[in-house]
Amino acid sequence: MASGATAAAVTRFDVKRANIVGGAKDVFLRHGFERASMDGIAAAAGVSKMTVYRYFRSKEELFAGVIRDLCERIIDEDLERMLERRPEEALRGFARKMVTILFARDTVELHRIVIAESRRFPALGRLFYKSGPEACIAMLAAYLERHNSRKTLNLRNPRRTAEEFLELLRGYAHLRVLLGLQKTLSARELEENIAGAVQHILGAR
Amino acid sequence: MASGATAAAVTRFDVKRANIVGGAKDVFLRHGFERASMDGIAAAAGVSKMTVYRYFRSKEELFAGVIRDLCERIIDEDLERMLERRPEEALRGFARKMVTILFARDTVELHRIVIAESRRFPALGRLFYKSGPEACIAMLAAYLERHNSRKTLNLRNPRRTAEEFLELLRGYAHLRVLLGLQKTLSARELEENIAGAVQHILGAR
DNA sequence: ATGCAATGATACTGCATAGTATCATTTCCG
DNA sequence: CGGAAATGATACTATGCAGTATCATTGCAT
Repeated sequence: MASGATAAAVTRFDVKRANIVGGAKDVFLRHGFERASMDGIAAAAGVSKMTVYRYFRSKEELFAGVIRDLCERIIDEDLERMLERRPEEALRGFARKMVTILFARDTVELHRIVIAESRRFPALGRLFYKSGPEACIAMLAAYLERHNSRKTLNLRNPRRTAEEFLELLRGYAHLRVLLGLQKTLSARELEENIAGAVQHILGAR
Repeated sequence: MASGATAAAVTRFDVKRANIVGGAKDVFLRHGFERASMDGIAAAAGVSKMTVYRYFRSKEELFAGVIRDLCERIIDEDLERMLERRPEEALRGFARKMVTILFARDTVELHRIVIAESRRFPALGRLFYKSGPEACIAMLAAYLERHNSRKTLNLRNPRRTAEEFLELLRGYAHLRVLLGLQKTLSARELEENIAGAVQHILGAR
């Protein structure tokens, strides 16, 4: 009674389910969707294969669960709090956190896999975009619109500006990482990407 | 003697090879790397499977051939010629052609597949980046540097600006297409992407 | 024509894996 | 402690595909 009692009554079901998703996450991110075997996932989760299928109807549905879980963990309130400051500082902080997220190993791998599979499973592509990129864009766009109302900023199309900002944060370095030409962002690239994106919004030159 | 005599003596070998690459291209782009079968490719090329293996040691090597072929066809002199004008016009023309290329069906599919496989086959990722994106960046960077020398432009880091320009041309729409949320770029997005990228370089507001 | 090199047809060898079925075993609740 | 529900272990079905081997056939050059 003292050990497992958090807010919403964590049942055994929830725990097992989380274990399975956790194991699946590791295996999917390491091997990709196709090459991840359900046997391997069961082993990684410390669970029998039958149990996996009792919790998830199919491999695809299991992967959808992994996507949801990863996106939830990544885009947290911490990120939102970054925007509770004055424009320049807020944008810099938000940018720095976003770049870190974008270039994290798991994030990159998730991008890679979802892009690969979204052709056969369009639902996965939509789910990922909605829970990941779209959530970030919306967060930033809301911030920009807020400042537009207060006349702190004056942007024609805040939503589009938000996209451009995030786009500049990724930069070609993100493609290079996706393609395996580099493993992560160099410190220099990181600063350049942040500076470039912030300048793009604040209009400096 | 009258039929097949072009410049560099096109041998039967070259023709057959081109056929195979052509068939492979269709099948790879339609099914992805893993799900494309060598039997299917042989059939699409109108050739026996053994012949495919006589021309290419493995599936991977065949796919590398397809990448090379596609990139060569896509990045042509036509694109280079776009840049032989005055800055604004040149950039607009270049941008329009680039966007068209970036969002073409084959290009998108190639991105998808190479991103997917570059984890297992890093050489493919490097080959693609070098023959595709890198070639475009280099072309544009050279142009910007030329104008920097002539004082027609004054950019701190032309190479980086070239990347940013191309990055803005892609925009999040490219990710949405890769993820299957939309099939192509709307006319409005197309114009916005071009305008945004050109403004980013020319510094207008 | 003739002989050699390239090609076709086809079957075969491994291998790997999604999903199911079956039955023994554990776990937890009252 | 007893019994139902969840889980484990394991074998099985069905499928698909890369790459190889073999031999018949074609096409081209001399």
